[in-house]
Amino acid sequence: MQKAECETCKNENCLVKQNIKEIKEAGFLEYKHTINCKKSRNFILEGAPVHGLFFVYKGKVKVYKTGINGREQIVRFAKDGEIIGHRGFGAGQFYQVSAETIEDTILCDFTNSILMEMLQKIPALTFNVMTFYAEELNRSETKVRKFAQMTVREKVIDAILYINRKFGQTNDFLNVRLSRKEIADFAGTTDEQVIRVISSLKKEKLLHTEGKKIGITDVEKLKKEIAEHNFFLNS
DNA sequence: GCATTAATTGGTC
DNA sequence: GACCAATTAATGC
Repeated sequence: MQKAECETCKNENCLVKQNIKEIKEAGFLEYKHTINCKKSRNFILEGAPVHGLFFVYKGKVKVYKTGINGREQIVRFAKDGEIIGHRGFGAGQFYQVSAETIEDTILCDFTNSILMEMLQKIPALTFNVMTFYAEELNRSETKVRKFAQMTVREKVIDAILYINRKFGQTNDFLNVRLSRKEIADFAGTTDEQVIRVISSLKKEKLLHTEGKKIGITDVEKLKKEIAEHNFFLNS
């Protein structure tokens, strides 16, 4: 069992890390837990009572809602340093989303009551959390518009570009192993449509694949295709 | 290596 | 553009 220590943590984008001095001085670090998860671990269940706030120490996670017909809608992905389950505290008593690891992941965990105390005692942390919320809300509003207005091809391209922005590429392949279905669940279509768009993009020499792995050949052309239809990136 | 799961393609509504 | 079926490829055990 590997323990995630804030002192040696490299996640400069982590809200805890950014306020580590105050958090440590107030003695809150004692209450932080570390959770080691294997791939496909469903650590937040939609409808389950909220028990705390998670941070990704190392790994990758998908956050999703389950629809009526057993369909999943992936809301976002999270990597090292990012918050999971932030919608749980405050208003609701139950989680409105599920979260599952997409590879072996180490999570940091604060319970709700500890988090409340932290927010009350450390204004800088509260400010950071608020900024994070504002960005999240903006993202989610943009996504609604995209879903309504984009064609399937644009949605798939947009999803792949998002995945590239979030996880990046090494050796010409994306740094995540996502199934076509997961891409579809994020883009808001079906896996067949994703496969069709990917194979035509392959013919156009914009993408390349190797088994499940996907690589972007020409990022600029993909971006251009989205931009031409007046959609904005980075959301 | 076999058995399950995922990717792909073609067809229908 | 979603849903279904059949084939093939990949992966887990």
